[in-house]
Amino acid sequence: MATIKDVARIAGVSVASVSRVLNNGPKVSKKTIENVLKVVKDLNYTPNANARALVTQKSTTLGVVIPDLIDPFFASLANGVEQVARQKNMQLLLSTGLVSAETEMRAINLLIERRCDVMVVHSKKLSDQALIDLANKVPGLVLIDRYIEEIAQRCVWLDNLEGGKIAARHLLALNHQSFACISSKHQIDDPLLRLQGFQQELKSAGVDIEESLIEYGEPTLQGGEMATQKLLASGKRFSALFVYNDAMAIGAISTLEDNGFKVPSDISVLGFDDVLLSRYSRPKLSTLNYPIEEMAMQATNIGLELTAKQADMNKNSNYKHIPRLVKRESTNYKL
Amino acid sequence: MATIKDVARIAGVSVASVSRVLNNGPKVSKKTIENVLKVVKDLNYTPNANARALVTQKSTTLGVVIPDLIDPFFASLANGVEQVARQKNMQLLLSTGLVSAETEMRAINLLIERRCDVMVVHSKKLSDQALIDLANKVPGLVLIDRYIEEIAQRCVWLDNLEGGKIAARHLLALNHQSFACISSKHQIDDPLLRLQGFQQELKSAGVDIEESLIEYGEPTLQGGEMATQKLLASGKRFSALFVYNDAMAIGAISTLEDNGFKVPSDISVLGFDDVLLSRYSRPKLSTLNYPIEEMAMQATNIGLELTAKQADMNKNSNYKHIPRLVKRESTNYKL
DNA sequence: TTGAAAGCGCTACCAG
DNA sequence: CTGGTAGCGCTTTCAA
Repeated sequence: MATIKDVARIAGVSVASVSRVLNNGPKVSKKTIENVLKVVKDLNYTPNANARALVTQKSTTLGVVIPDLIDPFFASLANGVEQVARQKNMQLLLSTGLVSAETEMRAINLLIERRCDVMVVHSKKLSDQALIDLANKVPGLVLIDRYIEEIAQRCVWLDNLEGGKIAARHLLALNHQSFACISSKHQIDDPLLRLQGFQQELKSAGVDIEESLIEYGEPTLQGGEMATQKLLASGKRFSALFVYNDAMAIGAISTLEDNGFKVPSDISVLGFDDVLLSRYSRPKLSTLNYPIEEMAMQATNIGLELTAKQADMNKNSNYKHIPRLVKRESTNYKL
Repeated sequence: MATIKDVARIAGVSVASVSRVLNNGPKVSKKTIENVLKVVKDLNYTPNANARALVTQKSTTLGVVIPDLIDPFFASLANGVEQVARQKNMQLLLSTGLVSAETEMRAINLLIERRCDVMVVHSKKLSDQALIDLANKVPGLVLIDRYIEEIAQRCVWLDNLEGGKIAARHLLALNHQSFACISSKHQIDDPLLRLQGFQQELKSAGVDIEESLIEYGEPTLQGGEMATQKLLASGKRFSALFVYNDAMAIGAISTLEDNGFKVPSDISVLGFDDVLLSRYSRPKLSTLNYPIEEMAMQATNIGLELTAKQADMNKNSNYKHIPRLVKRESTNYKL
């Protein structure tokens, strides 16, 4: 592949001049510009971004760390970052496959090796301290979907507790009195907080939720189906079901209807996240909107500011987001 | 950020030695290894991949070009590449946002600038010739979901025509005799070929499909809904509907049921692609499986071989894939 | 307006 | 087994 030297030689100018026209540098004669551009085209020359990154000390690269690409939630997150990337003429470097603290750390390190200017990291397994250390090492690192007080100005997160409360208020307002919950068995804070918020708000209204009406499962369609079967097997009745996420909720509806319960006339089902899926389900899923794409864009922009040192670093900055209720068809007034 | 020189200086050895222990080079004393490793850890040193790429002339980077991240079909494609990437200790560089030949070309060029070792490209807008030129310039470039005879050994593709035929055979075998089709209005070959195959096989069985029972729409849920409305508005009856893709098929089912038709008892609906969505729909969607993830992995491996020059370059290689019928609940025997 | 040259961080070759 | 050093392709002074 042709190098800048080849271009210089054939154009009969110095590499410095070639570099100047390539970077719209100042003080280049029109003649040189045209000359160089012609040779660039003839040789089909493409500058080497690695060499460029080495000397300029910036990679024009945005790193993203997510568990996987298949989950539409994470796809939306990546998409948010990608939008900013395109707008800023930068490239997306992706690290996935996160199952443990070790793999998360590995994914992040690979991005550091590549010297990404900014990194948007979705980490659930690494410790607060590990993440704080990382943030100190990498100026452009921003956490998404996680809150750590010591680096609050580097965290873009959703208030899951409040989300649970909003869910409870919605169902309460629809006159429901007997509730069930499906949570995730994954060991992260999110499901715990959503459930806590839900229970707290219920309790404020003088309603308790029986232990046997709280089930746990994998945060997938199948997980939702299995948890619902266990719920049904308890023999206890309920008219409203709050589910950890949309995929599980859709699985729950499936199982409910297979067992002769109509949604929402017999049982109202409320999901969480508002992924694309929720608009495809029948009945269309009522859920809480998690503005992940918007949050990803914000996180990316914060990272960009951080690296440009334009950041005010005002500790007052608050990147907390509140989920928004999206009422569709799966929740209804309890007669 | 610490460099290899810092490590060398503090460890009291040469940069050459540091490089050796970092790359498991041969002939390094245990003492040196331990010494260097300690300093690496103390300094929290991370090697610079850009510098490495510059000297070794390989980036350990896999490039992927897809239209977007949101469509689960493309997410699966990216996921296939990512799996190979992880396995080979390489990184994923992603380029999206393809809407025209220009943006496709731009996305590919960005990847070339980064000197990706292999590039898996999903291009629908660029001309055959442009792609052939690109393939000649980039040894590790492989096309996915497209077939160009001149570079057949660099193309991993699906036989859409055969897919249409398989669809027709399935519906015919279920005793259907009156058919409708929903195709995509996007100007690419895939929808055309699927429809052609469908019609060809029908004709072989002596069945014709009326022009008014072929509708076109955007390849989305809404597109499927709208196309179905138009179909219904024609007043013509049909018992089997073949739809361009799963999202449209789910939209079609939605509209069909809203208009009092039961799926599959009144009308059988058959999708295409077998994205995750199809397992979430009610009734579960019968569809044709497009093994995109598997194909992406194959494409990546071909690219890897191509760059390693291990490629046999045997013109006989055939990377054609045939979709596989997945019978679920949305198609049934016509009484 | 242009060219020469230093050097980004690293690997790999050659001596020792 | 180890160190010195050339050079990957590029940008960016500094002089001319």
